[in-house]
Amino acid sequence: MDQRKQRILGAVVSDYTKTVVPVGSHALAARYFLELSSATIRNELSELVDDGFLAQPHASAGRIPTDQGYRYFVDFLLPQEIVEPPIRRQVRQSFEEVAYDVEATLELAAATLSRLSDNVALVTGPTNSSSKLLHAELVWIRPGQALLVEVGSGNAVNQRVVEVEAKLDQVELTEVAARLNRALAGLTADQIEVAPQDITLSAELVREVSRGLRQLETRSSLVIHDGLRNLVRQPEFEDPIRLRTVLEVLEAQRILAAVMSELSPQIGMQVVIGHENSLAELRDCSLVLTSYRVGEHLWGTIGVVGPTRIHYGRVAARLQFISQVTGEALSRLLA
Amino acid sequence: MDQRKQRILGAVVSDYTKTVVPVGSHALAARYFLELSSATIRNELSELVDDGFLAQPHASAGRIPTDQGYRYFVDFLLPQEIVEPPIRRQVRQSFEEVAYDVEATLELAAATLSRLSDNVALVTGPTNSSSKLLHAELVWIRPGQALLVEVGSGNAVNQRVVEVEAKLDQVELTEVAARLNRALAGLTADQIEVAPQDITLSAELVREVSRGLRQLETRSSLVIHDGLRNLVRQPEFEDPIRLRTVLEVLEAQRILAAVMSELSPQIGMQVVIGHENSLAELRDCSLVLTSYRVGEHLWGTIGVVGPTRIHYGRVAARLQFISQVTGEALSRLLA
DNA sequence: AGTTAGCACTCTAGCCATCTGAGTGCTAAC
DNA sequence: GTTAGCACTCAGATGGCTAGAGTGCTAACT
Repeated sequence: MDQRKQRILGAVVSDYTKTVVPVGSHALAARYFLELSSATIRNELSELVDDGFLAQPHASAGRIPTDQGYRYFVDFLLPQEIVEPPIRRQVRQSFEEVAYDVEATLELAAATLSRLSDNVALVTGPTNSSSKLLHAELVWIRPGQALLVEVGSGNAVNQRVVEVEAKLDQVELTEVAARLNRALAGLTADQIEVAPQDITLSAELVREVSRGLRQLETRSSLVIHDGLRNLVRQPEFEDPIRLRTVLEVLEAQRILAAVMSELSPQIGMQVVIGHENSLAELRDCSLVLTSYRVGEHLWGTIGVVGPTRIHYGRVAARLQFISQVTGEALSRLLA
Repeated sequence: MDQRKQRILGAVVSDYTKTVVPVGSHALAARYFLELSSATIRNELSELVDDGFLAQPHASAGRIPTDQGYRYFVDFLLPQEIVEPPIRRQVRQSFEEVAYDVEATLELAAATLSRLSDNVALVTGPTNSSSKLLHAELVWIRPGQALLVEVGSGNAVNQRVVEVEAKLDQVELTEVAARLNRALAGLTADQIEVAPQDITLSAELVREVSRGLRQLETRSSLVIHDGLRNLVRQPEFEDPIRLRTVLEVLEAQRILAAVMSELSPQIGMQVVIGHENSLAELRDCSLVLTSYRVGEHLWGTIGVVGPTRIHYGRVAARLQFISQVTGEALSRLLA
C-alpha cells in the first residue's frame, strides 16, 4: 500500500472513530487533504474498498473501516500517544490512597481503566496456576470446629471451616498448625496429595489444606469488570439484541476468564479486532489486552472491550500506563 | 375500594406485567370478567384512574398501573406464590455443590436469583459494622516484612503487609502474634485504638491491626450484582438513556450499598416501587429486598431490581426461598 | 342503582409517497 | 495522474392517510 493510501485509511479510521458516521470524500478532502480533490480521494477510497480495508453501508454512503482496515491501522499506522501528565498524576495518587489490598487494587484498576478508556475494563487476578502453601493457621471457632486459614503464593489468603477433634483448644490448634506448616509449607496442592503422611496429622485435615489451595487457584482466575455503563453509550450497541449478546459474555465469568487467559500476551499488547475473536458473541467488539507483572512471577491480564471503532491509540497508551501502575501497586503490597 | 375494583386492579396489574401493553376494557372483559360487559369495566377503570391507581399513556389507550396501583397490589392483593419443587431441588443442589466459601456462596446466590427472577440480583455480604478481632497471625515474607492475617467476626479474613523488625523470623513472629491475640482478641477497631498499650507490642503494629479490621468492615459492605443482561431485555429499558441511568447506579458500589443498607429490612420483605425510591435514578425501578441470616448475628441483604411492572408475587416467593437457602449454606460454612 | 348497548370521537402506529441532500461512479478535459 | 462536472442512487426526514383499538357519553334496560 502506498503512502497516500495509508494516509487516507488512517484519516478514515480517525474520523470514523470520532464521529461514528461514514466518512465521505468531501469531508476527507476538507478536513485532512486540502491538497487533494475529492475526486482523487474517491478513486483511492474505491480501491481501498476493493482491497477490503473499507466498506460502504450502502451504495451512496461514505466509507467505514472493515476489521481488516482496523487491523492494518493498528499494525502499521497507530500513532504513539502519550498519557497526559495530569492524568498520570491523578491515577498514581488514587492508587496510593486506595490500593490497600489486592482486591481493592484490582477493582481500582478496572474502575480507572474503564473511566480513561470510556469502555469496559477487564482485570484478572494473579493466575496462581500452582499455588504453594506459605503458611497455614487454625483458629478455634467452637468445640469440634476450626477455621483453617491458608496463605498461598503471592500472599493470597483462603479460609475454610474444618472439623477437628472436639477437645482441642486454641493452644493445641496452634500446635497442630505448626506441625502442618513443618510438613506442608512450600508444597502445591498436587504435592500435598501425594506427600508421605505425617502420622501425627489427620489425613482429613491435610486433605482440607490441599482443597483450600485449589480454591485459591480457582478464585483468582475470575474476572473483574467495570464500565458496562459505557457500553450502553456506544451507538453500535443501541440495538438491544447486540448489547445483550455482549453483556451475556461479559457477565459469564468463566467464559471471559477463558478468553482472557487464552489471549493473555506474555509481553506487549494484544489487540483482537471484531471477527478475529474466537467467540462469535464478540464479533462486534475489539479487545485490547496486556499483562501486568508483580515482581517477576506473578501476573494477571488487564484489558479493554469496546466496539471495533475503539480509539486504539489512546486506549493502548492508557492501558499500558494503568497496567504498569497496577503492577507497581501490587508489588508494594505483596513482594 | 370495593372487591370488584380490587379484582379489576389485580387483573390490570397481572395482564400488564405479562404483556407490557396497556390493558383495555375489552381485553379485560374477555380474559378475566366474562360476567361483566366492557362498558361496566370502563366505568370502573375510569374511577381507578381518578383515584390514582391507574394511568393512561394517551387518551385512547388502555390503562397501565401507577406506582400507587402497584403499591396497593403489593400491600393487599399479592397472591401467595410457591416456588416449584423442581426449582427448589435444583437450587439446593447447586448450593451444596458450589457454596464452598463465603464469596462463592454470595455469588451463587446472586446468579441464581437473577436467573429465577429474570432481573438484576443484588447481594451484600455480612454487615460487620463493628467487627471483633477473633484471631491474628503474622506470616514471614522477607526480612522486615510480614503478612498480617486477621480473622474477624463471622470468620471474615483480611490480610495486609506490615513492616516488622528485620531480625524477626517466623518463630518469633508467631510469638508476637500470640501476644497480639492475648492483648487484642475480642476487641473492635475502636476499642483497640483506645486500649492501654502493651509495652511489648509495637504501637505501629497495633495500629495496623485496627486498620485491617476497618478494611474488613468496608469490604464486606460492598454489593455483588448479577443479571445486568436481563435489564437490557426489558422493554422499558430500550431507551439507552434510561438504561444508562440505572446501570450507573448499579455499578456504583458505594451508592448501591448505601441504598441497600438504608432499606434493609430487619425482618420480612421490603418492596420499594418507582418513585418511592429515594434515589431519583431508580424512579423507573422497583426493588424487592429481604435479609438473610446466618445463625443469629450475621446477616446481609439480598434483593432484586427490575422495572416497576416486575412480577412481584413470583419474585418475592423466589427471593424468600433463595435468601433462606443462602443463609443455611452460610451457616453450614461458618457457624 | 347499577349495568349495558350503541355510537361518535380520539389518538397511535403503520403505510405510502415525496423530497432532500450527501455521496457516489463515470466521463472527458487538463 | 488529477480534476471538474454531472447524472444517478439511496437513506432518512416529512407529511398525509388509514385502520383499529380504545375511550367517554347517552339512553335504554333490569
